[in-house]
Amino acid sequence: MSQYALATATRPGRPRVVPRLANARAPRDEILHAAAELFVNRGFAATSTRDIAEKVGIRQASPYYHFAGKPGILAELLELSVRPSLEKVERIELACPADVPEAALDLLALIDVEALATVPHNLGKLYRMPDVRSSEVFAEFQPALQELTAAYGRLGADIVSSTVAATVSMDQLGGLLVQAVEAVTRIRSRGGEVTSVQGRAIAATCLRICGVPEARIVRATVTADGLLLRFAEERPA
Amino acid sequence: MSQYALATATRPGRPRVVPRLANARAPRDEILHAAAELFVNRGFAATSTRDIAEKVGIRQASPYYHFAGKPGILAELLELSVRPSLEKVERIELACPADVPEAALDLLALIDVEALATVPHNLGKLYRMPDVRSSEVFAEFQPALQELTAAYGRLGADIVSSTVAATVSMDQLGGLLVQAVEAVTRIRSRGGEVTSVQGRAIAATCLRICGVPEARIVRATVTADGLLLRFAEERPA
DNA sequence: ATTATCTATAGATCTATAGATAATGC
DNA sequence: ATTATCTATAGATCTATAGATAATGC
Repeated sequence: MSQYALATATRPGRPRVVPRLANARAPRDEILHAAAELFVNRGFAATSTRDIAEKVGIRQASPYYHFAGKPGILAELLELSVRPSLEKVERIELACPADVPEAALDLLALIDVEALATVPHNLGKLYRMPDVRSSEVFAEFQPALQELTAAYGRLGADIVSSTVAATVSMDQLGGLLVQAVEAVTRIRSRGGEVTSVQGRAIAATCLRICGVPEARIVRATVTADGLLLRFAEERPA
Repeated sequence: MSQYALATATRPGRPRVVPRLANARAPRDEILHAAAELFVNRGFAATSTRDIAEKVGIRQASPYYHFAGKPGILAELLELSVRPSLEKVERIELACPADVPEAALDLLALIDVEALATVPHNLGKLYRMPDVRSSEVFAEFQPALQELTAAYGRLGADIVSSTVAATVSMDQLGGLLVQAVEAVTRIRSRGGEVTSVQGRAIAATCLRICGVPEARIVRATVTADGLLLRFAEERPA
């Protein structure tokens, strides 16, 4: 669902009941977008294949040409929203200078905030929806999500203060940090804009959760900001 | 769904296929509990009337004797989890001494945390589920929820620092505070215990969100703790 | 010929009602 | 007689497949 994929120069096939717009996305992407919006705003189980098709302007059965039904669509949406983050984790752990260990977590948080802030239709919410979590396709993605949480846990564990270490167990830490970053999806739900100032605030919150003193947070922020350009995709204005 | 309602001395009716336990709750409550667990953990739309009945040990059609179907059950669960909080709001606003204005918000947060921490099956999650929010019955409860958010907004607005007032608009403030309190449902989702220490931490977070300086937070905490006994139900050990 | 749709429909599932029935209470 | 269940089932909805068809590309 690359956000800007337009109608590919593909063979058109039989015309739709509701004609396609000239500047529409590729048919597959149209379906993904419609489904994403409905899944996030009405729920996965509450959305029928007919709902999706109607939103696109095609017949109920037509999406089956492109996808293996609702589960197939969900699988692709989950894939699209978890893979990019996961791919960056490794590069981040390598790129961060050993003398500013806090920068790694700060950078990961910044990048994830950016991803959650720009993914279409606030798709980051999918992972928290009970009907999604109890679906069969979700099971495939659970390992990937756990790996991401584990990465937060590792980077956090590297820098926790002794006071925090005494209070919060290390297998909780990753989850706590992920949750802090997911504040982005809640801001978007409320219709809020997620500015880069807010992104930095959320990243700083992650360091505070680990008990990093403010002076080091400032230093980490500067380092992470410097590294950010290497990782960030271009963000649409 | 009073958590301890046992089998009332009611006439039993035709026996179930799966016999009832001697110490079971009243039939109505059995259904509410089963539904609550399924709605929260699998989703509202993803749960069928058959799922609910099976969990109780009765036939698919039997719940209809007690409720107007799934929407009727949902309505009752929403009612049960919003009314108590709402009833307390007014009393709180009256009970708080004018010389410690921060105590009111602190107390409201403390009481709500307690409610969210003890409600069966983490029911507080219902309000955030898209299939619930787009259901027809939810519309009835939206005003009540908005009133609760508005109460947070009022109590917050009374005490915001000028710095915070400059950053966050007053109609966002209530939502921000509610969200801070709802951290409880996320802790419970992760299987965490919500201790009274955590409750106080969340209440203090609410004051920090409003920009209240630490010294005043300490004072508010003491005042609110003193008032808490008048409001809190007995909490099961 | 290939593609992307369409129409039609079978089968599964879900909801909700009507009416029967197995207990108890009076 | 009353209550709380049961059985049976109609009707709605949903999923997913088979096969037809209307366009374009070669």
